[in-house]
Order: sequence, then structure tokens, then C-alpha cells
Amino acid sequence: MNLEPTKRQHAVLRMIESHRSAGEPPPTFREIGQNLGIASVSAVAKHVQALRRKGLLNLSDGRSRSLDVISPLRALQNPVVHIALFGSIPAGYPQHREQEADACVSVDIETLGFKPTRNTFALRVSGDSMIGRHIVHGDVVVLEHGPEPRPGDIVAALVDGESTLKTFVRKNGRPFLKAENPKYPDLMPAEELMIQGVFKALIRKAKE
Amino acid sequence: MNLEPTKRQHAVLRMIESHRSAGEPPPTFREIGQNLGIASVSAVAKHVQALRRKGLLNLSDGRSRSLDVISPLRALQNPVVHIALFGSIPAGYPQHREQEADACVSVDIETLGFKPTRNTFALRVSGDSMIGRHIVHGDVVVLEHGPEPRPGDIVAALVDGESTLKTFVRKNGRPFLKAENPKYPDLMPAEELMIQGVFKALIRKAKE
DNA sequence: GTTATAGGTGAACAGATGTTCACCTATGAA
DNA sequence: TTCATAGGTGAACATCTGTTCACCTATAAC
Repeated sequence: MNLEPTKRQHAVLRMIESHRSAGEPPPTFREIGQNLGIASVSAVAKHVQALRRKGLLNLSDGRSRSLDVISPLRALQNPVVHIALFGSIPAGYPQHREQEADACVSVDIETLGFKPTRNTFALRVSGDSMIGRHIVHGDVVVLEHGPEPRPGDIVAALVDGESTLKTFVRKNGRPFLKAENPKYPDLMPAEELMIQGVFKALIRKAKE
Repeated sequence: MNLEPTKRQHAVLRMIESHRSAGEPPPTFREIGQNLGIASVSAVAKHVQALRRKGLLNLSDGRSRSLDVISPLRALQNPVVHIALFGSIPAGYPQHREQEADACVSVDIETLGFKPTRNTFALRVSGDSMIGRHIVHGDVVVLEHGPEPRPGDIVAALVDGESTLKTFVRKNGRPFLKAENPKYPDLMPAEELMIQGVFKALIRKAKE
């Protein structure tokens, strides 16, 4: 038996996949038919049957909207979380500010390395002040508000009304923030600055 | 009217959210009841009603399994894609090798910067040979097989049976690969090497 | 021709699912 | 006390949804 889907069957697969990817509930047979211009439910049912035989589609019976594309990756997938991305955080802390978010970053928790809370947020990096820690202009950094930074941690702090990345260090027992770029050698006393979050992860896209 | 959910209502919200995050279809009223130890469907319906009144939950009527947690982020969310992550690619190209994937990286396409194809894959970076381009040990890089690399592009190539990151350059009209680390100054002729993919994105988690 | 397969229409049916109603308990405010 | 609200049980009901059957067309294989 041929295990490759036909064109029409492939269209059904793609429709189900796109629903999943968009975060919508899986379509019903009738919704699939409507989308593909098929008037009869049983025609859709036949496509589904064929795809199940070919091992490409799952359908738990007795449950509505349970169509699920089978892929080797599916078994490896982890829960995906959605994090608010800000250009900058004008003042204070990022909690309960989701409504002011510029965009949304969605990543699975395994790749992210931790399970985010309400205190997790993301910033777009501007400038190369953290080049020494291999964080460059345009990167998106994920931060967590709350935990006490340890020496060496990268933190976001409010400097001159802007969220800025610095390294948290201690000198003579007192906390300071420093940029990781020889062009900005100054140390700033950390007590006077509001630390908005501690660096947890980074995402970068290639230029263009 | 108080717009905050009660404990019990919050439990309902969390259950719906966890289904979504895990990539499962939204639960039915009866499934919610089962999960929370509620025997009566109408009790669940009351919680859903209350959450809708408070603007925390959406329910398109006439459709089953259409519960959807309302969040300011929801409107900003982009489609999420799932990419196979390999430790290394022993030989050849990464297409149709999903069944050999070590893990799965899930990210939204906006953060990723492009819409992946069947030729998209991810590698875990080993060593600091690309430190000059600010890619460090442990990073996950997303690559695309297929497109012709342009000078300056970062590529994965098969060197001594291992997938390795290099910069693609031209010298006297001929293509070479070079590491971005003063410790490895050698240029390798690119013709002899199999280029597995071109760098498209990067994800890094903080140490520990 | 015959046969098999993909694709489709239309209808009837059983079970899943959301809605609604009557009724109960507990808690706190007026 | 009385009243409102949160939480719950149980059942009846309408509609959504998957299943199944009879029947049709087109295409390729034999």
C-alpha cells in the first residue's frame, strides 16, 4: 500500500496542521469540508480514514475535535509558553503589563530552560553594550523579575528611563553594574538603580 | 463587580491554559468537571459563565471545545512551528530525518524571522569556534538546507564526520570556510565539504 | 469490458457536548 | 433574619459531531 498522501489528503493534513499551529482547536469534519469545498461529511471521513491507514493522522474516537497530525516530532514536543516582549519598560516592574506588550515571543519551556512565571518578560536589545557576553544589537532577551542577581548575572536595569542590560558584580562587598564593552568602562552603583530582571535566555535571528 | 476570578474559577482557567500549552484540544465542560472533581456539568457551566462575565474566557457558541483563555498576549501571538534538533548529522542532509531527532524546538515564526520548511533543522553548538560571531558553546542554532550561502553567511558543514559551524567566504573567486576563532585560523576549501545548511536563528539559555 | 481506488453527494443515526432548569448548601453582607 | 453570591447535584434537551450506508463519477490497471 502506498503510504504517501494524495493531493487532496495532503490538503486535509495541512488544514489540520495550520489550525494547530495557530493555536486554534482542531477542525471538525464539517469545518474541513467547508474549508476545502466538500459538501459531504462522509467524503471528509474517507480522507481521514485513508490518512489514518497511512499512519499520518490520529483520531481518538468518542471525542470531538480530536484530529491530530502524527509526526515523529510530536512525541518530542514540550509545552509552549507565551512571553510579552517590550521595547523598553518605562518605569517600575514588568508584572501585569501584558496589555502594553509590543509583541509576543512563543517558545517551548525545554528550549527556554525554565518555566516562566507572571514575572517573566522579554526585551529587544539595543546597542552593543553586552558584546563581551556575546549579546548583540537586535537580540531578544528573556528575563525574570524577582530573583536576587548573583555576581556575574546579566540583568536589565532602568538607567536614565531606559531598560538597559548590564552585568551584576560585587566590589568591596558592594553591588555594581557594568557594561560588557570596553567603550563603556564605567561601574554604576547598583543600589540606586532599579533592577527589572535577570537574564534567562536569548533568541537571535539572522540579519535580513 | 469584582473582575478577579475566585480560586475555583482560577483552577478552571489553569486547566484550559494547560491544555492549550500542551497542544491538546481545549477540554469539554465534562472533562473540566472530571479533572476538578465536579460531578455536574452545570456547575462547570456556571464557572465558565462567571469567567466570561469577568472578561477572562472566550466561548464561541454553537461550537464544541471552543473555550479560550483571553489574554492581551493572545492577540499578538504568531503561529508556532516545531523544528527537529540534532546533536549532529552524521552524513548527508537533514531532510526526512525527523525520526532521528534528539529533541524538538518550538518557536513562533515571527521570533524565528522566517517560515521554516521541511529543510529546516536545528543543531546544538559544541565548542567556541564561532565565538567571533557571538555564537557560544551550548547554543542552539536553526539552519536551513538549500539556499546557496552568500559570503559572510554562517553555515553548517560536515567536517570529519561532524556537523560544524563555519563562516562562508570567497577568496580569489573560490569559496572557503573559516572558523571565527583566532585559535583556528585555517581556511578550508568549501568545494570538498558538504554544506548542510545556512544559519537562520539562534537560541541560548542562561547557564544553570 | 471488469475491477479497484480516489473523490464526491445526501441522508439517517448515535453519541458527544453546551444549555437550561429546579433544587440544595455554605458564607458573608445588610 | 433576609438576601446575594459562590459552589454544587441531577436531569432533560437541542445541537454539534463522528459514523455509516447507498449511490454516483472519473481514472487507471488488468
